[in-house]
Amino acid sequence: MISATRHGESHAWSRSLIPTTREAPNDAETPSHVLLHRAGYIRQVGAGIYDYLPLATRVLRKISGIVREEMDAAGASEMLMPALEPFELFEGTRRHEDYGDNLFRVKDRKGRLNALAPTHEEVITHLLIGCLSSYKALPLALYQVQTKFRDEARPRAGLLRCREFLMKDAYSFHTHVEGPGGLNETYDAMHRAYTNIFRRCGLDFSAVEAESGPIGGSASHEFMVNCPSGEDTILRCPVSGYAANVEKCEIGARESSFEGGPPAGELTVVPTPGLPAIDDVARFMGVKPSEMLKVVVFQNKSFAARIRQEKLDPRRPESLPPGVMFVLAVVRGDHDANEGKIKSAAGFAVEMADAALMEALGFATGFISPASVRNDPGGRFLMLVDHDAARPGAWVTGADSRDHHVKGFSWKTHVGEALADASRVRVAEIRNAAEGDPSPRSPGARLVAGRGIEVGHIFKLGTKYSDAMGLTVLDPGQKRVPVIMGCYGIGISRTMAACVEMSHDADGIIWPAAVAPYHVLIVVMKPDDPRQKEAAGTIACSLVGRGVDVLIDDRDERPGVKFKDADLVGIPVRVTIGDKALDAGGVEFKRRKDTQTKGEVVPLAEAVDRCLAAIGE
RNA sequence: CGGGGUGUAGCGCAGUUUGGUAGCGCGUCUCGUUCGGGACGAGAAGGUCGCAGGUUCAAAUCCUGUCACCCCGACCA
Repeated sequence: MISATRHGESHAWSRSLIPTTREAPNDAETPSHVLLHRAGYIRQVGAGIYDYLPLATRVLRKISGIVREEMDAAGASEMLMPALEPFELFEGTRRHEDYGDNLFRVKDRKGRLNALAPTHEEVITHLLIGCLSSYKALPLALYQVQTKFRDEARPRAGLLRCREFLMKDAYSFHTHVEGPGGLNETYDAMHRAYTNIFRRCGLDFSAVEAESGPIGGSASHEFMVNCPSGEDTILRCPVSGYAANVEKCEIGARESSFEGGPPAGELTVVPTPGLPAIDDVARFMGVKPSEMLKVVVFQNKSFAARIRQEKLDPRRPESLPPGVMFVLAVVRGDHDANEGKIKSAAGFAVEMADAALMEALGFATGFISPASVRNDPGGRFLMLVDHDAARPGAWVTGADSRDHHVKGFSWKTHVGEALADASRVRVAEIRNAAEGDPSPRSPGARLVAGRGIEVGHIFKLGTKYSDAMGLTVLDPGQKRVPVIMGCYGIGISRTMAACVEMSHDADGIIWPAAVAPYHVLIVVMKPDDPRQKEAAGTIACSLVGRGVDVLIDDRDERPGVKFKDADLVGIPVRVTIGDKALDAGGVEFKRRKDTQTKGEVVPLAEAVDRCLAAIGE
C-alpha cells in the first residue's frame, strides 16, 4: 500500500541527544567546526574522526536524500559496497602506490593485508568483470552513499578534512564516448545532477575545470562552494566565465623574450646567510619577489626510480643510461612552479628532486641560479623557463653557492648560447595561475581569484581501470572492447560543513530548509502548562500531516536558554508558544534568518500556513 | 614529514618559574525563590594532573622517554 501523504517527523528535544555548549573546545577554529560542536551536532573522537549526533545524522540524511533523488533521476542505481577491500585488488592498478600513506591498511587475523577503501574504482570494476559481458548491458551507472577512509597527513577544520567521512560515489560504464549512451552523455547528466543537488542544498557554488584528462576537452570538473575559508584557490575569467582550480588553470598568452631590455649591469654577489626563502631574501636585499628568479629542481621520475632500482651512482654521469635527469624550473619569485604543467612541458613525469642527491651533484640547494644549466655534464639537464621569468633585465637570483645571492643577473650574459638550444632551454607555461594573470579564454581579460571548498568532483576515467584490471565487453561485432568509465563523487559530510560555513551568524547556524535537521522548531515556554502543551501539539500535528519535520523544545529551561539554543541549532522556522501570544490568540512566528526583526504574533489557525510558506521559500 | 603549540573534572582555564594534602568559571545533581534572550541563594557530586620510567622524605610542578590533539607548511585521484 502506497501512502497518499508524506508525513513529517516530530521529536521532543528532551528525548533526543542535543548537547549544546556555551563554549567550543579549544581545538575548534573553523566556523563550521565550532558551531557544529556547540550546537550539539558532532563530537570529536580522534584526529579527523567524528561522532554524528542525532541532528547531524538528520542533516546527512537530508543531503543524501537530495543526492539520491537527483542520482536516480539521472539514471543511476544505488548499491552498497564494502568499506573493507582485499589488497590484491590493487594489483592491476597499482593505486596503493599512488595513494601511499593516505591508504588505510588493515591486517586481518591471517596476516592478510586489506585496505579501508578511499574510493571504489577497483571494487566496482572487479564486480563488473564478473557480471558484465555484453555491450547490451551498457550504459550503466551505479552509486552508493558510504563511509570512506583516507589517512590524511593532516586532518583539519572539523568535518572539512576528515580521515573518515561520508561520500556518495558513482561510476558509469560505456562502450563509447560520444553520442547516445556514451560517456559524455552521462558525464553531462551528472554535471546537471550535481548542479541541481548543490542548488537544492542552498549553496553558492561554481563548477570549475579541474584537469584535462587523457580523453581531452573538459574531462574533469570540481564543484566548489564559494567561501573565503575554503582550502582551494579557484580562478575565474569575469568575461568568458571560465573557472578553474589554481593548479589546473591555464594562463593566457604572455610575451616573453630573452632579448632586448637595458644592457646587463654588474653581477654583484651578496652574502645572504641562512636565507634560502624568497621572501626573506627579497626583504633583506630590498627588492620585490617579482624581481627575483626562483629555480626549482625536479627529477625525472622514471629515471630516478631506475637509479634507485639499479643502484647506479648518479655522481658518475658516464655510468648512467642516456636521458634527462633533472628539470630546472625557473619561475618568478612571486610565482609557484606547477608539477603538472612541468610534466606536460617536459614530456615526462617529474617529482621534487632528492635534496641529498642534488647536494652530491654540487647544487647549492636554495641558492640555485638559472646559470647552473651550464653545469650540465651533457644532456642531463632540461631548463624550463616560465614566460614571466623569460624577460631581459637585471634579476636577483641565487649565486650557486651556499648563503649567497646575486644582483644583476641577465639571461643573455649569464646563460648565453644555451638559450638558443631547445634541447636544453625552453620557455613554457610551468607555474600556477594567479590573480591578475591574462585570461586563457578572453583576450584582455584578467583572472580573479577566490577560495572554495571542494564538495563534488566528476571525472572521465576512460579505460584507465578497465585496461588495468581487464574489464571488457563483447561489442556487436563480437569483438572484446575495454569498457569506458566515468566516476563522480560528492562529499556528503563535507557538504554539511560547507552549508554551515556559508550560512551562519554570530549566534549560530542558519540552515536552508532543504537540509535542515527539522523544518520547524516549536519552543514551548512552559512545557507543563496544559494550554501551551495543547497548542504545541495541535500545530505539530498538522505540520507533520503536511510533511513537515518538527522539533519541539519541551525542556524545562529558562526562556533565555531556549532562545539561545534555538539560534545555535539553526532550524529555519521558530514557533514560540507562550502565555503572551496565547492571550492574544496566537503564537509567535520567526524565521532564523531574520536576525534583526522580532518575532511576529500570528493567529493559531494561520501558524501552519506561515510555516509552510517560510519553508517553501 | 618539517616548524610551532597544548595535554589538570563534561567544556573553558589557573596552579608548573621557586616540589609540600587539587583550584576557579561554566555545566551537572538536590532544595527554595524565579521564569520572553544563557537567573539568584544554599548545598552536593565529579580529577590515577595524557601515559611510562626516574630524581626526592615528598612530583601537576624537576629529568628522560612516549602518546594524543591543534595550528602553519609539505601533501591531498
